[in-house]
Amino acid sequence: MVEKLRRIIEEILGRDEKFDLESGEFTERGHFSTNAAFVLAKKKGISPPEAAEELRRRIEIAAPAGFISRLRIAGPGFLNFWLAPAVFQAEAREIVRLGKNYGRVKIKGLAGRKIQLEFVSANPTGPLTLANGRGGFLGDVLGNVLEAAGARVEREYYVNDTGNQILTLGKSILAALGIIEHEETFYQGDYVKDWAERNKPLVKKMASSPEKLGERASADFLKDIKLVLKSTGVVFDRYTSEKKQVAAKKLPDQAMTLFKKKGLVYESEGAVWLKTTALGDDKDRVLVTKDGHPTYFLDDAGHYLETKKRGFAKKINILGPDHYGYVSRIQAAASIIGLKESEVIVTQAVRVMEDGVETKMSKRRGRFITFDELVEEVGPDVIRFFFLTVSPDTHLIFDLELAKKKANDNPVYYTQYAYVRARSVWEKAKKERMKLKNLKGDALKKTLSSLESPADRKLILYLSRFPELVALTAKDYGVHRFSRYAEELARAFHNFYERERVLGEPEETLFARLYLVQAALVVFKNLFDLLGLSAPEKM
RNA sequence: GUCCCCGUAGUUCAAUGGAUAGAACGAGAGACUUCUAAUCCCUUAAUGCAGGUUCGAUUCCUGCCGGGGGCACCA
Repeated sequence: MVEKLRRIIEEILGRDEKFDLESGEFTERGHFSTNAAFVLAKKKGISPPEAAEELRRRIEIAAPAGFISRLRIAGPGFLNFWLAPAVFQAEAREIVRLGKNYGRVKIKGLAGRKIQLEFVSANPTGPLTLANGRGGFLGDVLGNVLEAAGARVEREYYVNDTGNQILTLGKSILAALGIIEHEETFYQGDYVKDWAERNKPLVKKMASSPEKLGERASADFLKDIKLVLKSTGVVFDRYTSEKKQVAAKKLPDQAMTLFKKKGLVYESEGAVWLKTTALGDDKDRVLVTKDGHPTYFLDDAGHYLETKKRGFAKKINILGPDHYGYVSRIQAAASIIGLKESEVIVTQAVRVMEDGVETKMSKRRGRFITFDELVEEVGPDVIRFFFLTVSPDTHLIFDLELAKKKANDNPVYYTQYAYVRARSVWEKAKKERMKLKNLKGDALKKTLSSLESPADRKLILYLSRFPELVALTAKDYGVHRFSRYAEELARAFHNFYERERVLGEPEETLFARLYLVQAALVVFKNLFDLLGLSAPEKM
């Protein structure tokens, strides 16, 4: 119902003018309010009150009869709208009619568009870090949102399964068994030692080729990574192997050729450099070391080229905090390669807090807490929700104490409990549902007209926000909006549940409210799907 | 030193340049013979400092002060 109002104002203001249209509650500011008059005032060079007056006149003419029940100018030029009860009731019908598709919107510039979304992409040299997990959830939900907006999204995990770090992993394993001497740069988590112990005979056999050994181990680590991701509902369409799909296909070489063609390659101090400073980087970057090894950066350029060659004009890459310094160089490469729209999102670090103190190390093993350990401790829904409640720009402090609470204080359960309550009413009303199903057209309309209590309409108002939030998030990627919305929606439902009864009410009211419960179930389900949360039937 | 992110109730976080800055946890008070009280209702308290742009700044710009991260011929 917001959309209709938005379109009316858009028509008057002009398509490209930006304005706010906020949904409020049932206060003196109306169900919705807009600052559109300020925009009009600026455009026409008139005062905001004058503009507001003009806008009101034109909106009243443009709006369909019976849509707006009240329209008021407030403050320095805000317009407050009250929508007629019938509009709320119609929205409830729209939700039920669209079902799974409620919240699927067509966004210009996204609908039908092929987008590659790369995330996690952690090196398979050990378990996932918390930051990896954060990127995983962000990517997963962002992918859902972009798809809801009509885009065709490929979720890609780029696997660095070759090169220096794989060699180092192989050597680290040998060192763990004392076959070679330990060095500073080696990986030394318990997982290295564990793997080495479990595969002792193999390690001994492969002692002379550490690189092959590293590959072998990393394949195992990747398997574990995939398992953990799967257990948290993070899935990928494609695991792109650096070795097989990029290096073996000479894509880094092709990228190099491209760079040379643009005249941006030069040699200095025995190494080959790319002049990324020409594209906004703060220093030039090495493509080939003086020993003749291609750098990770060159391989990554090859990877970007591969993406482009497979028909993507848009790529979004989610990186962890350790890759901050990498952004401008990869953007420079993307630009040279001709990947038209390349975006990079960098997530900030994750820290775990318990009882007011930061727990840096895992208690059981003397190293950083890994993603799988935290998943095991609090469960996939909780970690997902907590990670997604905060903007990626802020350092995330994970409140382990709160996360472990199974009950009242935990916002995840609060949200799911609202769904469970709705479910419970719905299940109990088996007989009534049959009759409800037969209500159609005017009869249904008449029945729904008894949805007029504040709690009824407040619930519909919150339900109706969902599509607009999808549209907004597809543009600004602020997926944390949904966790917060989930809590608000749950609140609206709990409120409805406490104030109004469904079962046992007179027929008219019963059917109307049951219908509203159905609408709520639709939005909750769609929202949970989008967020990747489970929708429990019982708690 | 330089680049990036952050600085908002006691704490953890919200707020596409908009009106009276929202939640959660914490603290305090109240509500179950009724569809699951894992709930609802009420109270409490905040924009680091100094300028600037604007009808309007938590938001944009400059400087300062704090916290985190990046600055490899590693990935």
